[in-house]
Amino acid sequence: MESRCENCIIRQFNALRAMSKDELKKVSDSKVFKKVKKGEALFEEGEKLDGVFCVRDGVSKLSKLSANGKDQIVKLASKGEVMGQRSVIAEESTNLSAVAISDMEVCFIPKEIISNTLNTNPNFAVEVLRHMAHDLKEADDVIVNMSQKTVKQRMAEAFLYLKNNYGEDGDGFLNLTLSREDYANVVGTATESCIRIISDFKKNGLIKTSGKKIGVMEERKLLDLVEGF
Amino acid sequence: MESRCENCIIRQFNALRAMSKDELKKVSDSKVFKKVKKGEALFEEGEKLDGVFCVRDGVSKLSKLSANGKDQIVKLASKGEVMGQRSVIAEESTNLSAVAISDMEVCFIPKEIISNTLNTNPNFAVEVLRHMAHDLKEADDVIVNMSQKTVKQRMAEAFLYLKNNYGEDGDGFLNLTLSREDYANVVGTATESCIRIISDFKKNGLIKTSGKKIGVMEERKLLDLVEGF
DNA sequence: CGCAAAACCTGACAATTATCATTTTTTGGA
DNA sequence: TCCAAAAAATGATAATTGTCAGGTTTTGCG
Repeated sequence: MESRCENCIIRQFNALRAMSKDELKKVSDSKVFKKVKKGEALFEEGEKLDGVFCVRDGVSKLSKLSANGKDQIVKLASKGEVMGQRSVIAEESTNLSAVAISDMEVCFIPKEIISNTLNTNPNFAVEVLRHMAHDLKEADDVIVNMSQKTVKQRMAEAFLYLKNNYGEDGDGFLNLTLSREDYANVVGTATESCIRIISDFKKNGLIKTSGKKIGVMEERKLLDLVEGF
Repeated sequence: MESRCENCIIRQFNALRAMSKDELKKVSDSKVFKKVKKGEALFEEGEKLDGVFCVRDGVSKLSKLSANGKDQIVKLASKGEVMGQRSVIAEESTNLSAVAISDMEVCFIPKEIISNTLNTNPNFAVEVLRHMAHDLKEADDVIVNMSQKTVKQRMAEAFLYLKNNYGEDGDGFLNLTLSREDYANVVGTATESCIRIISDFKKNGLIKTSGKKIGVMEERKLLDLVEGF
């Protein structure tokens, strides 16, 4: 299970690839490997993080609790992504909670190493910056979607997103299975509305379901829906 | 009007403060001072930017057009803020348009200088990173507000935001005047709905209006509204 | 100044979405 | 295996918000 960062392929997908051999060695020596069970929290909103989490396997939801008690899922983080960097960089407590939505394997990397490397290796800093710039763009897109698209459109988009990013199994069901409530929290709607739309899509042959599993049947039609026909 | 970046106070508010004397000199030598009239665009969605804009005076809206023809204002940028950095860093075309909502004075800084400095001065890179981290957090907050708060709550929030960030004049009206349509695009609603809420707030004494100008009367009550009582 | 265009406002109505109440199904231990 | 708890589903209804179709006021410009 455990291994050296120097040899870890995951690293290729995130900013750690801009680290030098030496820096990676240090990371590897101080990192802590962790298994996290589905449903367990990696960290909670408001906590002070003393490091970042590099996801080796599994998926986590990053969400924020709102005043009315619902929580909004802002992002899904999976293999290769680093969680908690925003908080470590800004030296503030996190604005988001991270909860595993499948069993996970993560490496915890103490913040000192991250900030030291940021301060001395511009390549690394720029690489992190690039990733953050990408996240920011995505966040802007989410804002526009939230305010301009209907719940139905956002649901359709969510299914397509999951299919494109996590793929499907042999039977055509999405690899990543979310509860109806999680879907509602991604899309920003009530669980009941979410369920109704799933029923509707199913009735119209756009998707299929089997228990909690959902499969995309008519990608084209879902796309048309997202685009507004 | 024109002056040297080394002496510019504006710089204290953004990442340029982490530049060395030498770097600032280079910036100053290649920067281009520009006046932008209210309503004019600094750049349009999809454009490739060959530099960033440092705002010396005035305010710009950063917005994104959605499929249905409305545009969503994602952020207001004012004195001290730098626009276009996301695009320059990620080396992509902008995802946002920037249009002046008051007369502006900006300095255009060519991207080469920015990226050179990023690659050689880790302090600067980290400072930019910090600012971007802050923007990202704010974007997350906007997402949550969009999905969890009612239009009325978001309107109330908008007035408080403008009061706190841009202040009010001697008569208690907000210094920054937005059109009803701009308010609607900030809040993510239809212009008519926006106008109705303004009328409603006015009727209930929460705000006052005089032409396009709006003044906050009952800050406390607006706050209560935002919090959900 | 005068006038056309733009911005603002209002009403009536329709569509979307949330809420509450209840039933059915699924799931994960004891 | 069985049972309680959780999750999913559905109906009825209310609240929120958008749309369309007019008005009125304000603004900028020849």
